[in-house]
Amino acid sequence: MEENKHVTIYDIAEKLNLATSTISRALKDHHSISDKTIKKVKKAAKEMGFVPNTLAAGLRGNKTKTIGVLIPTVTQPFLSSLISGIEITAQKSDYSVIIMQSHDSYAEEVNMAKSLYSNRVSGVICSLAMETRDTAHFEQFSNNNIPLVFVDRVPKDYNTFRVVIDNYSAGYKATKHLIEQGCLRIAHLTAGAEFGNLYNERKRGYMEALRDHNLPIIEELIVDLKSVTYGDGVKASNKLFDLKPIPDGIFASGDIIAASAVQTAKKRGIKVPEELAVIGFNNDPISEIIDPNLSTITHPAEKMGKAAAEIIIKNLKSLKESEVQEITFLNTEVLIRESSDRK
Amino acid sequence: MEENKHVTIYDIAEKLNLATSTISRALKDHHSISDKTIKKVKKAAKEMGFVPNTLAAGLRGNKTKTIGVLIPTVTQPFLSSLISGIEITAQKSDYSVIIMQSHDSYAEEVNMAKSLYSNRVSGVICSLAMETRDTAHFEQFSNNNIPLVFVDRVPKDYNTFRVVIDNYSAGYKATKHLIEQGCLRIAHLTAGAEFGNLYNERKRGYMEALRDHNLPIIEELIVDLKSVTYGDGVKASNKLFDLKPIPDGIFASGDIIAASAVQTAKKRGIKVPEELAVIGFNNDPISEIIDPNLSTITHPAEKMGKAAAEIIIKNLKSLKESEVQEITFLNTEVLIRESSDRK
DNA sequence: AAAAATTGCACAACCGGTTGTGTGTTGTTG
DNA sequence: CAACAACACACAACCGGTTGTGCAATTTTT
Repeated sequence: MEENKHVTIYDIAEKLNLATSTISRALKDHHSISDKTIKKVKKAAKEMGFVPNTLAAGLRGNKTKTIGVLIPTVTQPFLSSLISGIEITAQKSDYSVIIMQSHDSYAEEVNMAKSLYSNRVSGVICSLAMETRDTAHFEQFSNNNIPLVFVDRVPKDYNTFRVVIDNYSAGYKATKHLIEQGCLRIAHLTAGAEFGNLYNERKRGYMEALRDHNLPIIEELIVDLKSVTYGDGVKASNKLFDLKPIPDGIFASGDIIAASAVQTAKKRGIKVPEELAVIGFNNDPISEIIDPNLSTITHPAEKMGKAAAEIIIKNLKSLKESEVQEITFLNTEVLIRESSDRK
Repeated sequence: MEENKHVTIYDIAEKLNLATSTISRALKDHHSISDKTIKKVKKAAKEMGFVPNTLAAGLRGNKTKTIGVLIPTVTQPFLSSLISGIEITAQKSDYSVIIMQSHDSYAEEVNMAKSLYSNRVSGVICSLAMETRDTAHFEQFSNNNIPLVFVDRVPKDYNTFRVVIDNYSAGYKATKHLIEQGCLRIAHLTAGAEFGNLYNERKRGYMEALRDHNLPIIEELIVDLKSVTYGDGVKASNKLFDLKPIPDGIFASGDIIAASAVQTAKKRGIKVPEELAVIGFNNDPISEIIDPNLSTITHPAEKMGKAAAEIIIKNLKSLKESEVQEITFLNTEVLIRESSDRK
């Protein structure tokens, strides 16, 4: 097994008796190079197995055609769909995507932000870690004119691009739907809502909907989970079902939690949706699989990814310095399935 | 908003009246630099907000401390757990991970392999796209001494590192378990098993187990899905349940498919596990959520990721040219839950 | 105290594309 | 046919760390 050296434009230049600058320009169809030379160069490049060295180009131009994605984890359906959207759009413009997971840890997020900066990504798309309270580690991007887009879990007080849904109105819609199904004692399962984030907004929508329909807000019906896991969902659900009377509706801030509520209810002989109507959030794959199917709020993950990537690419092309930082709102819808449908 | 230039070692050198080489060495605790200078340099670097430019280092050294991961998708639980494992191990040795998705397309896989090579990744971990039949696009790595590890979906005839489970014996174990539960008419749901891949191996294990227990292999009980999706699973399941008599056991080559079988059976009034015992594969999160819980074969995704990353890192450190290419086998276990447990 | 070894740092080439500038050749215009 | 524009390509600096080599200063050895 011979150890081939990487083929460079120098090799091509030598073979064709041309300057490296000519090779470089020919490969990108520069107008100052004749068609004949362009063809000759491209042919030789292909034959010799030339693959451009991204590092060299990036170093010189201080840009890498790479979008850095910094998210809590790739395992959540919402986030992997987000990635999908980012990738689809990135690929169209010939950008690479580098993905890093913070695992919801602030310390890791700080590290990976540094790593992305160190890798001179052209832009950054981020959904904040659960733990994150301050955003100083993102200033290195803003300060160096690297476009930064926050998605879904966005900071409140940071002046940059954001792509979000209206969590308040989504929470309102979900709760209103349960009220329309005749629920009077509606519980809310949430996670980390004490911090000013998207869960907090959904909870606000929930409470406002209750108020608008003259229903009381009952503290013991609002359970704030430690983590968005099935196990914690089961615990919280059991807590609710130990109450007397039990709630007749649950709005869960995630489908995994909603699924745990449905399954726990079934185990305890509580009929869904007759005795208990349940609606989740996100439209995760599981919502279509469990029995009964889960009503939910659609969360346009892929669209959000596309939108975020478009913002990055657009702002790289035309770097209008003082452009107004914008917030992009995407739509959500109530998806009524079996778990909340009382006809 | 002032446009800070990136801080470089030249800036530090100028400020401290030292050579750039001294800065570079001081930052990595080179023995030829005095402790006093090292401290001084590190302090200045921190104050000035120095972040090394990975591209420059990579260009010079022709190595990037980056592991490229090329997989069909990040949305499958098995694959996102694989990524998790890779990341955990990579991070310990200060490697970055760049993830690319082939979406099971051969053309995309070829492109992304090129892109990884172009980015001069230090090593590559790959699980092949469904469509892929030849592996010529991976030779650029082998030829340039870039360690390459295939995981799970590995090529048969390519001499490089592999991390796999024994799919044959896993299929055998799963089927044997159903036989031990008293099943006599065991169906098998698989996907793309006509190609010499892991599904094929599982199927082989299934057939061998039947043979060993003197059960007939019935062609109509083996259904080969087009894709590993819930929808296709429902279709295949209905096909099985239209038979007379219906099967009394199903070994599905994936939990999504097994879940579809369970749910479809319930809808048609078939009792699981009494009339129909079901066992899946992978131990996906869904297997613990659906009712009844799904028996399954554990698939040590995270361990496989860790093992793959370790192989890369080990081989980067000590590049013994002619080392024997190895296959790493990891263990699987039959996980008996409700869907196949007839006591 | 002279010779040898060690320490601490500077110099400069290097990695491989990119791009502003310069030069010679061909084509166009009055 | 002179004057000028357009064309096709070459030259060389540049991006920012890395590393082999060289040299002076200091310490150790004999």
